[in-house]
Order: sequence, then structure tokens, then C-alpha cells
Amino acid sequence: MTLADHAAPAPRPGRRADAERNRAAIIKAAGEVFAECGGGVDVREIARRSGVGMGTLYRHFPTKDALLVTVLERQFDAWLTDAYQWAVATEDPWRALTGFFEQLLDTQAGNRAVVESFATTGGPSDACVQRCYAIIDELRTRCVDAGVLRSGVTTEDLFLLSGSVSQAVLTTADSHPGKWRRLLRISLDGLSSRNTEPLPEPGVGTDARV
Amino acid sequence: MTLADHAAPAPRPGRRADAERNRAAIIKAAGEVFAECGGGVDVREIARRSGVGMGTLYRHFPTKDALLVTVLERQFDAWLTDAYQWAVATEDPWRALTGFFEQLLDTQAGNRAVVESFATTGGPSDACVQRCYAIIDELRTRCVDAGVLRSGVTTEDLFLLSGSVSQAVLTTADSHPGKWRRLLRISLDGLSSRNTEPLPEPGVGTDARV
DNA sequence: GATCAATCGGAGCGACTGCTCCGCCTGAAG
DNA sequence: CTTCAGGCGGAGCAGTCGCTCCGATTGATC
Repeated sequence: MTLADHAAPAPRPGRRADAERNRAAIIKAAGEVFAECGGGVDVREIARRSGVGMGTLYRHFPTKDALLVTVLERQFDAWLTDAYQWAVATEDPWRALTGFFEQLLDTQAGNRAVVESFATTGGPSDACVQRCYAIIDELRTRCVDAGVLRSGVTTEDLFLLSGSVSQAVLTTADSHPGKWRRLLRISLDGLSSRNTEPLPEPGVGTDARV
Repeated sequence: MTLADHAAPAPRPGRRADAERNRAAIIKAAGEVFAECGGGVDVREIARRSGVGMGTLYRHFPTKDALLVTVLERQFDAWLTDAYQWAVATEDPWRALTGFFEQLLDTQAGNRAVVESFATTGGPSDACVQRCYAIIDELRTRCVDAGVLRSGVTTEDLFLLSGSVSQAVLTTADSHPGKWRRLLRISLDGLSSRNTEPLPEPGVGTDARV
């Protein structure tokens, strides 16, 4: 997997060589196992797959959840970076935005734990979510300036949209791989400025706000 | 596993009065508890809430999953019927379709277990899903005949769309209730016949980004 | 009221899982 | 090589959860 190259961990000084090796093995194995089985897997499976004992695993990560967050953060951050770099290199603002989402969802397609994290905690981690928000906001602003985005669409709308489609990505992964692209396209087309009706305000008002 | 294994029969004749009362109490309590906490709750909590012992609960339902399916089926079926009756009474095909989805999602909003069921097993039960499919297909056909629906949109697309937005309904329920309506509107507007670009076919490669 | 089969309740069993404890091992410093 | 602190492994602890077992109870029938 190419995403491993992206962010090198911070090798703490004064740690023994075998400890460093084991830590890397744990992160790698956990990444695979969580992606396959979701965050609910038995920790023993991760220990087994990384060729390490339970004691070793729990010295490096105080808790199963800490390991999960570490792994999720790394993976998602790498994808985010890839998709973002592609998007900034794309001139057409609309294609940059839509392509960003498609690329991001594409990489998530096979990762149970990442998709789960959107449903349960709203994202892999607060830091990831904030970074994602910042990127989406940049791409959104470009679209707004170009006048191709429906008025009233917020960054939060876009983030939520991505999270909800990611659910469909996972549920159709086995039976109909790729079918989620239709959903994404439909939703994204609803974001086009050709849709002029105002979006409903979550408050109480029934009125139009543009 | 066929539906018959899960579906609990209607009030059987020769059952004692207290047994019938307990059965009803179990279903009622289970409906509330599953809705609040999701399908992962401890069965003991359901027994407690319904004022019944574990033995009683397990005489009426062979398995926790059977109870869950029974409850989910009842609830979802009721909502489906309501939303459908509203839709058939609505003349405008587009409003019938969009209103149907909004109404259905609205009732699901507070029910963890039902939303979960879409993410895990694709729906409350096979029978429910089929019935839902049939209804959606009818509403879809009306829209197609009226020429208001984007060409190429399948019943499956609509079902998947509903399931994915339902996820957003749950994740935003606590923090931003009602925000999902914006998402739904966006997605539904992408279904309008004013969007003329063909939808990507699954099975073919990923040239959709252009 | 007497009878008894259907029903009830909840302690407890077995399986699973996150995490810890502790005796053994080993990399690296002198 | 010797030394030993830091690292290692995995058996086991404690808590949870689905489900069962069986003695006590109770509704229906006569």
C-alpha cells in the first residue's frame, strides 16, 4: 500500500531497535485488520497478525481505542493529502470539488473502520475532521467564486454529504462495487448552481434565505 | 434464514392471558430500548424494562435477533404504510416521491436500531426491503411518466440514497436536528430531470471524474 | 377448592474481550 | 563477556452478554 510512505512516524529517541520494529509492525497489522473487520475486532487478532504479544501491544498503545485512532488518523490523513493535492492541481473548480470527493470516497471504499468512524464519532479524529473541513471550505470557496455552486451550501453540508455517501460505499462494497458513484453523482449534481431553490433552514423558518 | 424463522406469529389461540400480556410488554419495551440504544443493548435491559424475567423473554422469542427483527419489522412497516398512504394521496408525482422520503426519514430520525439495520443488513428485514422497493418503484414510475425524473435513475438508486441519508439523520440527531433535510433536498434535486448528464454505470471503469 | 400444565423469574453457565501481571529475554553500554 | 533496564509474551483476571435450567407460581378447567 502506497499510503504508508506518506507520513513517517516520529521515532522516539532512546527506544530500543526491536521496540521500534514492533511498533511499526503493530501499526501496519492494525491498519489492515481494522480496515477488513472494523473497529470491533479482537485485539488478539491484531497482536497475532503483527507477530507480537499482548503485553508488547499494550506498552505501545495504552488502549485499544488509542491504537484505533492512531491508525485511522494516519490512513485518512494520507488519503486527504492525496485528494487535496489532486484537487489544487485541477483548474476547473467544479471538477476539483467533485473529483476530491470521488477520490476520497474511493480510497475509503474498502476500509470498514474509517467509514464506521464517521457514523459513530463523526470522523477518524477531531484533527482529521478539522483538516477535512478546511480543505472542503477552500474548494467550496473556489466554486462559489466561480458561481458554479448552489447558493446557501455550507461546508458542513458538504462534509455531511461525504459522510453519508461513505456509508453507501461500505454497504454496497460486496454486492455492487462502484454503485456508490451513481449516488455521489446524483448528490453532487444537486449541489450545482442550476438548482436555484433555497435549501431548508434547520431552524424553524419556512422562508427562503439565499 | 427465511423470514418465517424470525417473524413471530400473531396472537396464537390457546395461549394464557398473562403470556399474551407479557408478550405485548416485551415487544413494546424492546421497541423503545432498541430505538434509544441500538441493537447492541443488553437483553437484560429489555427484560427489566418490560417487567419480565429472562426465561419469559426467551420463551416468546428464540433469540435476541428474532426479537430485534420482529420489532424492527413492525415499526418500519407502520412508517412505510403511513408514508405510502400520504404519497398516493398526493397528486404531484415529484412531491409524492420527495415527500415520501422526507416523511420516512423523519420517523426514522430517532430510531437507532432501524438506521443501523440499513448499514449492517441492508434493511430491517427482507420483506420490509421488498415492500419498500415496490413502493419506491411505483412512485418512481409516476415521476418517469410525468417526465420529472432524471433518466437512468433506478429504484435501487433511490433506495440506497434513502439509506445513506438515514445515516446522516442519526449522526446529526443530537447536535443538529433537522440538518439532514438539507442533505436530502440536495440529493433529491440531483434526481431532477433538469440534470441531463448520464449517471455512471457501475461495472465500467472509473472515467466518471470528467 | 383442587389439579396441573403452562408460564414465570433470575441465578448461573459458557463464550468473548479489553486489559494486566509477571517471569523470561535481549539489545546495548561498559 | 558481563550486566541489567527496558522490552517481551501470553496466561489469566474481570466484566459483559447471549442464552439455559429448573424450582416456584399461576391461570384455566372441572
